[in-house]
Amino acid sequence: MRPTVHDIAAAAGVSLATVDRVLNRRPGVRHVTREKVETAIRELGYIRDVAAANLAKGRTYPLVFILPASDNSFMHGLNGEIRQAILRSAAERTDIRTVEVSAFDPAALVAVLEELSQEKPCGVAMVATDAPEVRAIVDRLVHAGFPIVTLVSDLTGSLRHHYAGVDNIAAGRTAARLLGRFLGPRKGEIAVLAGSMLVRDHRERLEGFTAVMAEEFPDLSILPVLEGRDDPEIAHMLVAGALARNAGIVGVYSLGAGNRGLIRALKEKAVDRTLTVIAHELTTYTRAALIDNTIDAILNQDAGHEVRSAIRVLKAKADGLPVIDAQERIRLDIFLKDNLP
Amino acid sequence: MRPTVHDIAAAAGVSLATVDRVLNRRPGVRHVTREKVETAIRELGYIRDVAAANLAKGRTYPLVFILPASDNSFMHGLNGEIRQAILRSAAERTDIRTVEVSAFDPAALVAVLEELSQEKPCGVAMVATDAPEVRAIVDRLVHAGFPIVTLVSDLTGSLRHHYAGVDNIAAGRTAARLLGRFLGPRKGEIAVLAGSMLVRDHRERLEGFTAVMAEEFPDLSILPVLEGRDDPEIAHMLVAGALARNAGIVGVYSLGAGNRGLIRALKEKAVDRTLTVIAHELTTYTRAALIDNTIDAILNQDAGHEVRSAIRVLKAKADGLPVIDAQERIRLDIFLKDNLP
DNA sequence: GATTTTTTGATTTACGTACATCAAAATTGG
DNA sequence: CCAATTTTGATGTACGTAAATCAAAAAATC
Repeated sequence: MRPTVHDIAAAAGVSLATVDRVLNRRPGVRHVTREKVETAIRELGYIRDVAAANLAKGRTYPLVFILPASDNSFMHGLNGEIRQAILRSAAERTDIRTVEVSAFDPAALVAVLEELSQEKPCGVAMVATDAPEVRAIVDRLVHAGFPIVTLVSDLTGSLRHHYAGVDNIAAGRTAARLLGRFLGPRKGEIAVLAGSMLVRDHRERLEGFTAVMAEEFPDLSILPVLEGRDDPEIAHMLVAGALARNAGIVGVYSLGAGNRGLIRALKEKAVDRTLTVIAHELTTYTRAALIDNTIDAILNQDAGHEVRSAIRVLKAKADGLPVIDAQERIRLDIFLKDNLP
Repeated sequence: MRPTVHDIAAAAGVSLATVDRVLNRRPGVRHVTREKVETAIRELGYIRDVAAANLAKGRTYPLVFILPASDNSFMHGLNGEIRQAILRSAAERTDIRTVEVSAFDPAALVAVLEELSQEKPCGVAMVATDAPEVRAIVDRLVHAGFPIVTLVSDLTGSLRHHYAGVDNIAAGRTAARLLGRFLGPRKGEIAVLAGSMLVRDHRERLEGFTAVMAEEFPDLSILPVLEGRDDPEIAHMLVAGALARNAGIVGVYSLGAGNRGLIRALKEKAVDRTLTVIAHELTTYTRAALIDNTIDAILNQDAGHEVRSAIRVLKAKADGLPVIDAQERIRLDIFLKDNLP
């Protein structure tokens, strides 16, 4: 039978009240007594029953998700997953709120974080915008004891407790290798469609992509990046234009959103040529395109996993509990038409 | 505030005891009264506080994992993950035991299941051996109220509650497409190394593999399957032999274990030729081979995820709680050297 | 040694549920 | 309508922890 506070009190030769004081870092315990209790805890292998503790405390976990107000499939999906999590709130003792903040706007994000620090959520998950002032306030909040995890887009160099998202450099590298290997001995040019080079994830994907391309596939050259602002219309225009202008294009890497436009452009222009296409994010559109061979592979991050992982990590940090790293690692999904979920 | 049993009692105009009788299906409640209580439960949206209930019941979850006594990296890894889970037992209220049963031996498996049904575990996770008698006893146990999940290897057509493993047909199909696409226009022969055609997972992988090969890559022909019994020595011998005999081999698909032998054979024989190789299961050996380009891609199932998922599902089934399907879906990991964890 | 301060003990209530007991009420059968 | 039976209520204890109160003991200060 697992030891309880009573067993510790008995083993340490102190009262229940003292054990409680030690466990919950309440004042009024002499150093030697505290040591005795801690020894007993260690020797008996006592583990606090978190369920019982939460019950006694009536604890809930007020969590805040900060999301950019972007209108694309991925963010919609992410929002949906958060709503799902809210439905599970009762069972998980969470109390989740989302805050929208204008995209790519560090000042707005800082303002929201500033505000949040007044009310006392027990954790914050945020899609980070990469800027020094954001890093600064995140570090301040972490120092003040707020658990913070970044979601989808990281804030490297900051003190955030965890990043619930994929390694975007690895994603770009993987895309490059897939594209290079799929093209085999073919030579030619590669068009890259991104959302915006202001977004860290996109920059990182591109960085990984160009690195592997340069190292391993010298016969393929990368054309100047098309910035589609994650907008289907713009993406369509840019890709259609590039394909019309440049007959040497043999592959396309779409590392952002707006794939609806990309797919339309591919179907219009590419009936006569065989393009190899790698895109990010599994949506109804990209899924259909993968199945009809318009797209050859989709790299994906599972928004549901990211949200659930962020919640688990925030709860664990709030309780000072360890995290199972392997469980919380968000994997890069590679989908071919054969392993679609 | 979330409603409690007290609120239901008040709302239904009955006593706490009656609510308790309804909630825990105890006898002695008139039909009309039961209806009243159930209405109140529904209207207030009452959800039993599982943590409090488990505390009151002193509930633990005795779980049994039935594993084949196979001596390969994957099974060792699986065992390791179960040991990790056992270390978390205290926090998760589980009480996990593993039982080894001789591999590919339906009778032995049936005997173990028969025995288990005497002691009353609240859940069983098993690496299934695919046989009618196993299906029969699984169905019987499920009918008797035992939660059962299959692990790694499924038992299709049985009533098991859940399968914590990858879709092996999809895995085989994915391997075929990767191999076909990587080889591009090259023609030639493909060697397939399996463990044993008696194992369902291996049969399924092969089935998916040959299907896509036939449909989409008619220039590649599949040689008769080499059955290495998941043994590195045998695998080495078989692959070395095949490569020596057949100069037309351009690709290898290793769908089972024993990759240590495969890798050795590849390094000995294939310095002069460019083989494209797809293997299953990420181990220290396959990882190293992926990095040094001996292997081109690794398909993997994450044993840790499988074990944790099996435990979550069994607990949920034991409590009659719903399962988050998307969370419990075990994904096929595709690793290139760029996205290794 | 007396006083103040700090530390410790003893005890109680609470969280939400499970489960048992006994008495009271309602229903059923004759 | 009475007795037997079923249904319901009232109440208490337990699970393991948190948190509070007040008294008692020990230590520090003068």
